[in-house]
Amino acid sequence: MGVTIKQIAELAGVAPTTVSLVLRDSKKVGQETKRRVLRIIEEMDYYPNHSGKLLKQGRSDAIAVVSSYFQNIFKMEFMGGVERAIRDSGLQLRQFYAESGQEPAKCKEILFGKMADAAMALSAIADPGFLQKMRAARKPLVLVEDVVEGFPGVRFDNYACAYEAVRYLAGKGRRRISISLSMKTYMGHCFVDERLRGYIAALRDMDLAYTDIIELPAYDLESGRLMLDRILGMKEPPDALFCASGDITAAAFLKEARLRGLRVPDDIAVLGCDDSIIAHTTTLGLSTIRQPAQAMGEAALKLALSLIEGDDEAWSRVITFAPELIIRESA
Amino acid sequence: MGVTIKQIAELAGVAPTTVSLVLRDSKKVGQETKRRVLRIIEEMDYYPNHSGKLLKQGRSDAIAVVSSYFQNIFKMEFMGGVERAIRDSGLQLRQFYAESGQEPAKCKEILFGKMADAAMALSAIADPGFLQKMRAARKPLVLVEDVVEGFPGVRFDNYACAYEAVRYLAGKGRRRISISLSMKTYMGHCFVDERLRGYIAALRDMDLAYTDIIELPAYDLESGRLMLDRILGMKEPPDALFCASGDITAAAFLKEARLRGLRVPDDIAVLGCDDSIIAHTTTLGLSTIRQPAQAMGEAALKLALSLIEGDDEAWSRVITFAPELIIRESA
DNA sequence: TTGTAGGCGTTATCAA
DNA sequence: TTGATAACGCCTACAA
Repeated sequence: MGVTIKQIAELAGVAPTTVSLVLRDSKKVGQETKRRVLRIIEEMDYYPNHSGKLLKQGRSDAIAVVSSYFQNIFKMEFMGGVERAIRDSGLQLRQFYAESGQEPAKCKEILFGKMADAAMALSAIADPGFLQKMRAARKPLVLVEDVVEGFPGVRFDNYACAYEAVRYLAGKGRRRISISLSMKTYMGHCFVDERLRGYIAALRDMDLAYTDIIELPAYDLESGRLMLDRILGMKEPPDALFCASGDITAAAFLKEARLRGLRVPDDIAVLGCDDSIIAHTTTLGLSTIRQPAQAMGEAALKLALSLIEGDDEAWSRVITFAPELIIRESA
Repeated sequence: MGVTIKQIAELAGVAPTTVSLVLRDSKKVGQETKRRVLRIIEEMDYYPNHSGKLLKQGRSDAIAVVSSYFQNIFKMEFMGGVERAIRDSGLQLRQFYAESGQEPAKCKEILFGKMADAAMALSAIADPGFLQKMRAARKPLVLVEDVVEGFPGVRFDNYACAYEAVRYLAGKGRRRISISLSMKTYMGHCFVDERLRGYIAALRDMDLAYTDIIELPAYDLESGRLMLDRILGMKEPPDALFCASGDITAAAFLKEARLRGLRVPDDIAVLGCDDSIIAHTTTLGLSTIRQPAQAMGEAALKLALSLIEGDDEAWSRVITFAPELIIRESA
């Protein structure tokens, strides 16, 4: 196998305990001994076996991120925040994939099996009973996006996001404001429901009669193109579109609109959602609503850390991020 | 602490061995016993302690990805491939951050400390001596991007990429072809050097006298805008630009060019590099050279797996991915 | 089909 | 300042 602490101890003529102390730079070891031991460690390419250490300590020194999707811009930016924040904590980052709907089960396995000291579940739908159980067992679990009030979580104010979107568009004189969503694909996830409610509430408050929901199969490029087909096929097309389906669909729409002669924002105002890197790279500036994915990642990680460190108040802390309107050219 | 196999055994009135066998669905356990044990496991929310298992088995059942950057589109797409490929291997994915230049040291720590059974290092500059050592110790290490011939690695043919770019632009009648790069920031990384050589070789072969290298501080939006400043300030500006600095810079250039009245592709043809999601979402279609990041991720993971499984030939396998020209509107 | 015993590599406790 | 010993939770012989 590999080199063990025992072998190092033997070669250095000391006990394993001493080597262990040297590794943790304890002051209880003599200078001379320490030097000798370190030399041997260097020579032998010794690195402590992680499993041995963890087994003994009953921890895993790692944080898990559990999600059912990958190659996703939100996740990328969220993870950027997580990685930045975890850097000087000495903790490791572990990514776990879970079939959609299986995230709670996966978290249980991870936390009870000590694969990580805390878990962050992305867009996982967890019921209060389950969360109660995790809390009772003191297993730190942070929900991201689909939070449950009273349990640790990080969320975006989706209601305000849609509400502000409509209010802004209405303020610009738009009267027929449509929204794009994937209700079927993301059924049960809070952001669909919340954005829809925000949209409808705003229409009501602004005295706008027109309501049009464009149901999309997914939040991708193809769906963005699809939106244009839908709109071109309408008798009374909208004069504004809030892409609650995200910047990617908005960008694809912009591109397709240009190709097919629909003028943005003259014929139709387009407002994206996320302000991800995509919104920064469209040739025609995409107006959008910022969701601070990176800050959310940092917050989620810090919340997980608080939980680990025994901050009792954190067990019922939900952190909400507010939307921010970013105006460019498309609306 | 948590629930242990011993407690389960006691509650079920059997020995720990039996529980262990049940967990791995062994046929050596009677139906009745198995049922009883499983019920207790369920009831007690028992999950085997990972460290204990791994310590005993001398493995870690995990693959590590080591990199000095995050929130990066290439990495996102690469990781997408990795995650897809790792899914049914039963292995975990662990992400490690290493200061730029420290990747080899980190890999050593990871592999010798059994934090992972194999490591994939992104854009790490590793010397042959070090790699030799890892191979001798049979520590599976896969280099991605900056590979060393004769050692396991996955790479993109950067020379061909730049060569093809210039050839295509020249074929379109362009005569003053410029290239953008960040030589200082990415000093020592093969892709800078290779792309530069490909560019120069192609200019020579196409009998083009004009050579212009636009040095950028980074591969980001700001650098893209910077390119335009540079070009606008030239006495003899290029009529074509190959953004070896990537799609993001190209997209930012497109956007800025539109704002400042430079027409693409009439005044200047713009060719990106990567064909990442960014290239798909620019309003003006971005012509680019495709680097199959996702396929590279899959290949890297599979190579790591081969190494773990003892495929001797894999220890000197370098997998090279060829560039592919994607024509849209900008060039 | 089930049970007993030993050890994987580490660290914590206590003694020297 | 250093050393001996006993766990941590699991798995694998081997024994019953």
